[in-house]
Amino acid sequence: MADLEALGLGSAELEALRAAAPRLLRWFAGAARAMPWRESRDPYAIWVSEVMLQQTQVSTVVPYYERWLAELPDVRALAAAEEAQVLKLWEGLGYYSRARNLHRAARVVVAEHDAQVPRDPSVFRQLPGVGAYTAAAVTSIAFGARVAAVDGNVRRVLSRLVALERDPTRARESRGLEALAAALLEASAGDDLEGPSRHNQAMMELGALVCVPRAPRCEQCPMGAACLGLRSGEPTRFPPRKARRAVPHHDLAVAIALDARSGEMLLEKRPERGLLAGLWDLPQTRVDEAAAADEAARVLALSQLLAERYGLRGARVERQLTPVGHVFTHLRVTLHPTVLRVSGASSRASEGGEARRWVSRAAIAEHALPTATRKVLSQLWSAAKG
DNA sequence: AACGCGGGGGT
DNA sequence: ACCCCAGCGTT
Repeated sequence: MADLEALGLGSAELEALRAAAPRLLRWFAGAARAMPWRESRDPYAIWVSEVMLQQTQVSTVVPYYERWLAELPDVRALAAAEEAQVLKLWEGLGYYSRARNLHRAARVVVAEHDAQVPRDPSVFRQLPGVGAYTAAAVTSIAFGARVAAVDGNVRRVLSRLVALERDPTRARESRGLEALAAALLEASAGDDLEGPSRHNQAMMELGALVCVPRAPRCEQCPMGAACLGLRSGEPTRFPPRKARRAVPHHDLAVAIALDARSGEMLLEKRPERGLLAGLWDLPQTRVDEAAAADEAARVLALSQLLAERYGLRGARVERQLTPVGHVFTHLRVTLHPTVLRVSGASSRASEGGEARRWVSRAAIAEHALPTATRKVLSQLWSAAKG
């Protein structure tokens, strides 16, 4: 393997790592946590779990997984579902393109693979939302495919095992770690059909329980004897941390626009691409920092928004809610909500088609809304008012 | 190769 | 209030 050379590994060190790999499986047999998807051999269920587990921790995923499988128990059910139901089931999990891609992929599987989840990793890899990691994880766990699954946890474990000084996500180092992962899988998986599944899950479990980012429990590690990071005395130096960029901050004026007669609330569907794509949300507009701090300026901005975009004039301000902060990976947002009464029934007709709706309080629960907007609404409804 | 994309846990 | 975590698609 030429790719292995990127890791600067001596042959004796590589042999020691191969020799330690079987100990990983014995450790996993005793340390594996119980998870609902580990009870299943259903490739669809395993696929759903792996997509949910991208960027999301196990404890967060469990209730979503169980609800999803109860409502959409197989790939045909998912393919037949409306996107609105798919997004509602995903509401609060984040990275909503994961759900939209899973939905599209299910339709491809039904249309082009006779509703059978592809067993070949390179075929599975072609589906929307499926990259190298997910293809390897699902096909190894569900079908015994002999491919190593390298996620962020595994990348950290491997980086420490070889005391990698360079960024493990760079192309050359990434190929090196993939090659090492493949070598370890061959050394531990044996000929057993379950071998690749157990090995891949063991590596991920090791990263989650022992080889954790901040304070690794090296004394518990089954690979410790062969770990160059541990031998260096400072395992947490590997992999090197990347410098983070400053996160910008946006202020948004948000309209809780209530119909004066019915009390229904105006919702708008967000664009099909970009942040929180396809979710329903309150009308909102970005304001500068000065306007954010000035109630009259926010009301003016919202009045203009309601008039120009929704044809609603003569909105009456009812009250201001407390600003709500929300943090995304790449953006901090402060929502400044204003409750308004509008008597726009005449202009309510089908303007904007399916892009906007007047919705009763009960019906709002059926829509998929961003978490930050849920925070605003829970404030609205918490204070003895409807 | 760089960037966009949510939300939650630990300290 | 600050730190950290992360796979895939797009550009």
